[in-house]
Amino acid sequence: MEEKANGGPRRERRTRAGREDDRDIRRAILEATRELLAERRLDEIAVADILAAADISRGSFYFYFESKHDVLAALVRQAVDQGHTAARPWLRHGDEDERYATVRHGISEGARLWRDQAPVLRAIVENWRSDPKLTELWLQQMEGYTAATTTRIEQDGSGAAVDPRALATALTWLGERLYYLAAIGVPPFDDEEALVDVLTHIWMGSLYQGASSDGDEQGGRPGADERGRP
Amino acid sequence: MEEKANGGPRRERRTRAGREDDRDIRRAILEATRELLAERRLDEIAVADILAAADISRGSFYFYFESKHDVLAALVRQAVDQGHTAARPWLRHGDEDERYATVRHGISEGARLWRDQAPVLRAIVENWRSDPKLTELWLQQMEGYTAATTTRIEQDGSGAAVDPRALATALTWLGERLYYLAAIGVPPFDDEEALVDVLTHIWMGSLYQGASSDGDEQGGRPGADERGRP
DNA sequence: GGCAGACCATACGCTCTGTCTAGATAGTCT
DNA sequence: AGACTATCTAGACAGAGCGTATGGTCTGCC
Repeated sequence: MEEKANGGPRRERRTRAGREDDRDIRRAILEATRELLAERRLDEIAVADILAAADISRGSFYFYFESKHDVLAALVRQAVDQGHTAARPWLRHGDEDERYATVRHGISEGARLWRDQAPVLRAIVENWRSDPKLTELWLQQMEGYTAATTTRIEQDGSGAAVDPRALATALTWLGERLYYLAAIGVPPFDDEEALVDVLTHIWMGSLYQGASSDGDEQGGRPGADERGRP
Repeated sequence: MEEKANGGPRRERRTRAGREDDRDIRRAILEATRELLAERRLDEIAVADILAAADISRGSFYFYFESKHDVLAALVRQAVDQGHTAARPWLRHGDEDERYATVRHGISEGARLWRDQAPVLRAIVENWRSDPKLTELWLQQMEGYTAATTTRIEQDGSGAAVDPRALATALTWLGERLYYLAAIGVPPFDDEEALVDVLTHIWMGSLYQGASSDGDEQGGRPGADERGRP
């Protein structure tokens, strides 16, 4: 409906003037999908809905994207790029307080990214298993965080009792899950501070022996190789 | 299968004799679906596939179940019942070694349940968000574990630095995620021992400050044999 | 014999997907 | 100007899948 049925084809809707806005339609699709994702789940959105929201034709849609999932993939790439993923300085050498602050900061950054990009991230978490490309995309994304965390764990020799890589993978996916639960409003993580508190606590507890807040933990334990792990 | 196209209606396929096997068809549906889930994802299974596998008609299917998701709900209930969920003695008072052993045991039990019921649990994890009833079912299931864990945390006053309930929720969902990753073969959790090691480490580290990593690798621990990694 | 219940086969209407055709429009080339 | 090309539109289409409905058939029981 809308200004659509005014008789003639609504031509000037999009100025086909310059070359630079050549991807106009592509962007309209992405934007419309993003907006729809803020209201419904991906499986509740039909391609026809996107068509209507972006005010384009079916042909155009399939010219730019292979499928609904393909659109989601593009949105996810946008989202994580924008959140300049590398913004994970993570752990750093330093005294106990500094490590705590650094870990907590990284976790808060994650929360911020999820707050800003909730609809898209929610969608990828719910759908990455239903499409090979999405599966690869999301696993790769998680792998990025895992690799960064692994490096850090190995560098300051924390959490030496278990395989650093396994620990890093676990912490990464823990984040994925809790941020997601927060995004869909499952208590107690609907409160962002509670979320950050717990995540930080678990990170600190599994990386260094001391828990989060009480300051009784000793510094550095650089040994870290008690089992002669490869 | 296959004895289907022998011409006449295959009557005696199921003895309609007694009253007790009245639910024969219902069970055939559940069993067929379970088998199909061992091979494909739920979204790749059409109702027609279940019909063929169970060798029943469309009408019968919808007599016993409302939908594919309804079947999954029944399967999930079966699965967790069978795994006598309550089998989570979890943490118990005791010295460091005993606590470690108890936690590890509970986690191993979880791994066993997931090993036995992998197809069904994989399916519910992948689909609980796409249906209100499944959402409630799974959240309730997680709530069960969370409640048990919360009680235990409060009882022995561990992990006092954060809200016990939030911590318990986080640990529960961490398990859900890691068991799931194991079930779909994501490394390093395709190795069950690595999975149990890390989960135990994180539980210990966040419940008690002395985590499982403090240098004293005394006997209580099975050593984890340091299998390297792929 | 006749009734009721369980089940079967099949068809139906609907929604959604992805492809395809034909036509309109705008900028470009000669 | 007129032809050309790329882009986009509208809409038809086939195919899959879902959930419902209809009519027939078998079995056991009164």
